[in-house]
Amino acid sequence: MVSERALQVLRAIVEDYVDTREPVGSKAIVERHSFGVSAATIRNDMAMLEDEDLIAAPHTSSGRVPTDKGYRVFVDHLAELRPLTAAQRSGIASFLEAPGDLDDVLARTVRALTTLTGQVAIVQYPSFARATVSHVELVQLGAGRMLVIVVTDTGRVSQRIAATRVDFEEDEIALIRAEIGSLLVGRPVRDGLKRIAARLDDPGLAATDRVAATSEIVRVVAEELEEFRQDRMVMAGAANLARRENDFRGSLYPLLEAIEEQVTILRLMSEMVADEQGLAASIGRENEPFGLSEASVVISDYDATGSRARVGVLGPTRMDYPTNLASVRAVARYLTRLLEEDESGR
Amino acid sequence: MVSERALQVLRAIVEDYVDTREPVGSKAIVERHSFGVSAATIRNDMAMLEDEDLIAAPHTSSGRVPTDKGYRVFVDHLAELRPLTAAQRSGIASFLEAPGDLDDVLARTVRALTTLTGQVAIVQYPSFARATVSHVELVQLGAGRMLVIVVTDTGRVSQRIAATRVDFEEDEIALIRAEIGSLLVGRPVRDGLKRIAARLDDPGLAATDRVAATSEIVRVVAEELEEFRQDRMVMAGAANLARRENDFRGSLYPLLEAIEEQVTILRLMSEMVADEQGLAASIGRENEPFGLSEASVVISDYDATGSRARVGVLGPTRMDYPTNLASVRAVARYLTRLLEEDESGR
DNA sequence: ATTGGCACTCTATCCGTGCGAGTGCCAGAC
DNA sequence: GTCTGGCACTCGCACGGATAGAGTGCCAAT
Repeated sequence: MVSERALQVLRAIVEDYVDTREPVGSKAIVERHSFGVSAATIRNDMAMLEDEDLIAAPHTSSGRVPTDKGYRVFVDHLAELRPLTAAQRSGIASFLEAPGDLDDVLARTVRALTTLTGQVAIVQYPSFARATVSHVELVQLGAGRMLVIVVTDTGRVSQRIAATRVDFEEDEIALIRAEIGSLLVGRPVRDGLKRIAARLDDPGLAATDRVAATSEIVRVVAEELEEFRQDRMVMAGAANLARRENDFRGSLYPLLEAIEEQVTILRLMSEMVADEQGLAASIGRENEPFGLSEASVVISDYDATGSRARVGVLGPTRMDYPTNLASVRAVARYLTRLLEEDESGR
Repeated sequence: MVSERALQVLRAIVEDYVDTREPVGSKAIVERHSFGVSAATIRNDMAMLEDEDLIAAPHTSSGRVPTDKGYRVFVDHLAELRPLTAAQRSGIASFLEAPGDLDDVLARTVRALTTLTGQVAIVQYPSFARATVSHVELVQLGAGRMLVIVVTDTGRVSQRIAATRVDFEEDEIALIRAEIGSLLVGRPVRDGLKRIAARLDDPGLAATDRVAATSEIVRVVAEELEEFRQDRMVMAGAANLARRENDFRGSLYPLLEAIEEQVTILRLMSEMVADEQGLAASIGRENEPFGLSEASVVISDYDATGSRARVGVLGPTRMDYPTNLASVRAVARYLTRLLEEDESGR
């Protein structure tokens, strides 16, 4: 069992260590914080904390450093979100309020978050789960190419070129479009994929005799639906990892690779369990299954057109959790508001 | 003046240093290469090379290391491209030959190049300079949104949502499309921008009375044209910089930032002057104006639908130039062939 | 439960030393 | 003139020992 004061000592250790990057000793604590007790008392508390594996000593006679478990207790029980300054708030607001479509907004969001936190910022695209197809459009480009466009009600647009190798008449195009549309429009993306797959297996249905060309178009539509199903994200500030290089024992390579791959990070972010405020942190070794055991991720849920996604930052385990939690939450709230306005005020 | 043998000594130094990352001494040279002369003779040659500032000593009594100028002479006069192995060639071929549109092809290209070289790979999109607009399409999404699509003859597609706030009738849309089309289709992108700007200044021309909504659409088209004008690139393998961390004196931060910004690297790549083979290298301090004085860039031109662009790799100055030059050239050739096939064989 | 005191441990730093790699130069051979 | 062997010399670096300093752990007293 750890006493209340011991927890405050833990908080002091975490804060000072994040601040100075130096292991913190009992003397430094009584100097920088006003506990009203002597260093020896603090030492007793520290011994308890060490028994509980909340802090550890890099070597026998040095200050203590928080363990991953220590950080965990800190964010769960000790951290108060550090509210943003007025300047920061108005910064976010002015940065985000410019007009633009979903891509623009998310791109600006991720940049705002990285300047705010100095960490790698990540914004997940709203999930496909509840998205439905709202439009399918075919545009003939000539020379045997057809531009195939699929739009969802969440504002995601996918466009891709099908090499049909033949050109169609206008009315043929209208027929194909109508047929694909009837299969997809108004339906959830995931159902659409099934329906299209069935259509692919039965090319005889074609409303035109250009069977090969038509199924090429259908195949491309299927590809686009598949793309919608996959989670996407935008990321910014990867260079910040290099500024914090010393906080990583090993090379930056695995981290940079995970960032480039995206899929690992998307999985990690998706599997985190948010609290009632929509916030969550995943700390150090907790990320071991993802090969990111020296990093922490802080996320917040946001709402977009009925579907829900996440914004977050990635950085070294030794990060300023109160600030990052507050920043992530603030940005998520702005984003939610912005996307809701967008939805209604039109 | 440097003798012919001195140049061969330079080659040996560059090759060994790139290989081992150790400063190379006269004795090591006579051991690893068969010059048929003694170490003392090599030392005389090395003294000459040092006078010419082609090699330098990290400290008085250690082996020598190529200077940037030394690498330059190596690349210009001594390097023979190291031909790819059959396995590598067929690897590129199988990797690239899958079907897909321009985005797909370039994305695969950049990945092929990064696995081939182990460096950061960059592929410039074909330039807008000679591209012409081939299609303008409007798709009404409902709820006051209009999807605005612009396509060029080089296969680049841009799509963006205009918040018109009102919905149009079908025939209104057709009119607007026709009007914008008549301004742009078949004309170079850069001219289009001027024409659209003129149109923006004179909204009275609108073929419909929904003036505000119409000019919103036109504004979005202008944005898309502007986007075409800007050079674009795809990049892969940034994590490789972390593997070569030791080759950079300072932090990786400026490099990673330049990669994220893209614009610096695009300018650098554009300003390089290729030889008659379409190859070029920019070495170390030569990149000082771009803040990349510890890095080298190797590029090759490629042709795409009449316009020309570049593929390249970025890495530490101490890189394997023969291999990288050969890889970049091979990939550029495959890419040229692929895009030409694509153009004609349809 | 808290405190002051004290012995102890470990690290980081400095200094001196020796070693070895590698150079630079010279005098002689070809 | 070019090449070569030889040799003195220069440094960087690794090693060992000594020292200072930070910080702990424990204990006896309050």
